[in-house]
Amino acid sequence: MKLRFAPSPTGLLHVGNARVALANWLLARQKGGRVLLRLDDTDTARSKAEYADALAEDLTWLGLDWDESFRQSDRLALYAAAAERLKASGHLYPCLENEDELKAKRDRQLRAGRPPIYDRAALSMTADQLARARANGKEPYWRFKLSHRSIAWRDGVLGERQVKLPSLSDPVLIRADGSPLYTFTSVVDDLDSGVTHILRGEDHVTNTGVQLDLWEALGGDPRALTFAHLPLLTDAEGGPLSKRLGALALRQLRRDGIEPAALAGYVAALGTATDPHPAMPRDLVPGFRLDAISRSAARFDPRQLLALNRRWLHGADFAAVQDRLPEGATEPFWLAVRGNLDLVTEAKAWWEVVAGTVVPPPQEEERDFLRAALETLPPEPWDEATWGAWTGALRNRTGRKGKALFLPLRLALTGDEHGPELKALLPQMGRERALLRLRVAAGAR
RNA sequence: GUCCCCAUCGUCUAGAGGCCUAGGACACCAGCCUUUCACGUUGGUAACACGGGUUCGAAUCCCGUUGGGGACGCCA
Repeated sequence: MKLRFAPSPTGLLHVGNARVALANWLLARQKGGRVLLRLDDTDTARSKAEYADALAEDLTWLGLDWDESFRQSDRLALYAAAAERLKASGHLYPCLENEDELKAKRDRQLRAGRPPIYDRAALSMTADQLARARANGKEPYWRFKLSHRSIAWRDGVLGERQVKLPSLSDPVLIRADGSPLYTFTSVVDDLDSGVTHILRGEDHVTNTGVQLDLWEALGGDPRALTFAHLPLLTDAEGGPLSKRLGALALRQLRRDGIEPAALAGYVAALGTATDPHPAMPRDLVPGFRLDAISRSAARFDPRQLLALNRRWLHGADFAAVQDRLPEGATEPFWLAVRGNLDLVTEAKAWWEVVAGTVVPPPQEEERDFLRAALETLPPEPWDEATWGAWTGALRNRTGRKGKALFLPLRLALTGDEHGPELKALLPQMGRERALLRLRVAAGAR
């Protein structure tokens, strides 16, 4: 058993890609299959090395790995050889129309209310015409002649599906400059690398029909292949995800403070009745089931993702987040604030509270109370008992209790009405900071 | 435009003719707990897109409408 994840390095990985990659990985790891990471970089104009690097990095961040990897641009000889075989068997035919002519043809068909399918005009081109074009320096591009039949398969997610080949254009496999196209390289590689399970997005179902036809033309046994297509994700409003891709790039989510366990857990449960929980891919392996995935498109809801992220954070060990915390942040600090965070990135603000500078808002009407607080502030050393001792003394002196007692203190000390327990925060910020802030809040100077 | 697919609470879904006064999780709201927030806990709001059939009986089957997604590239 071998599965492959085959992104093209033409942009950053987004949540839709992550879902497909994760599903491939989970299925492979669950059934003891191998994972191939294949870079579909035949579009040389759009492919970039930096995206290839980013891709590997993002997959690793998500907690995925792979057993083998190659890029298609390194295997051009393989595709050329396969093309020769197809030409020899009469499956590949040369065409001369340029892109403008093809576009005009399609527009004409569309206007006539017909599907824009290639009319196979080039099939009736004579050897003489071709020779003349070549003599004039015009090289042909090559199309694969589709069979006149329907291709059917039992899809792992969608159930029984079929594609009617006669209603499709013969796909271009080789450009006029000789470079191979995705439809072709994908099949050649699947055949050559021994892929057994193809798990990809639903936008590929027509490709599956075409590629199965091509697979057979190249001598492949269609029974050796199992297909499953995941319904595409939509955005939170139910619209195409493509509009939000920038915000939903793994890079961006990571930068925003989203944890890989939150993303993996969410995306693995999306489209199923399983209750999502934050977990890294390796912990999701036992529970993964392809046939549990719904046939309808699921919405990617950032709020749900955030809820999972929050849940993960609240139980996260210091060691698990240390590298994303502000310089110098300590374990007691983390334990004190983690319960108040939705995103790790929010820890920064609390680190300012205990180790940096906070300018509290002035509380003129609380001036007397804050002065009393200043006077009763215990000497250091401080520990977790200090807050209780201090507020106890203050209560005795001012007669205040409850909110009236601690809210002005919280506001003065942290600049905010809400936050982590002051019992833990106070000793971490230290007497110096506390004094300064109380004075500022009281309006002194 | 043509073809394909999909359609249950805000979100993900359970539901395969009577078990449904439609269940769960998350989100949301409220109470309790907590000297704030969060956690926890208790409760609540909230859905079968619409119209026709079939049937004793339909969320479940059929047809249509509407809505959404996808495919139709010398992109992948």
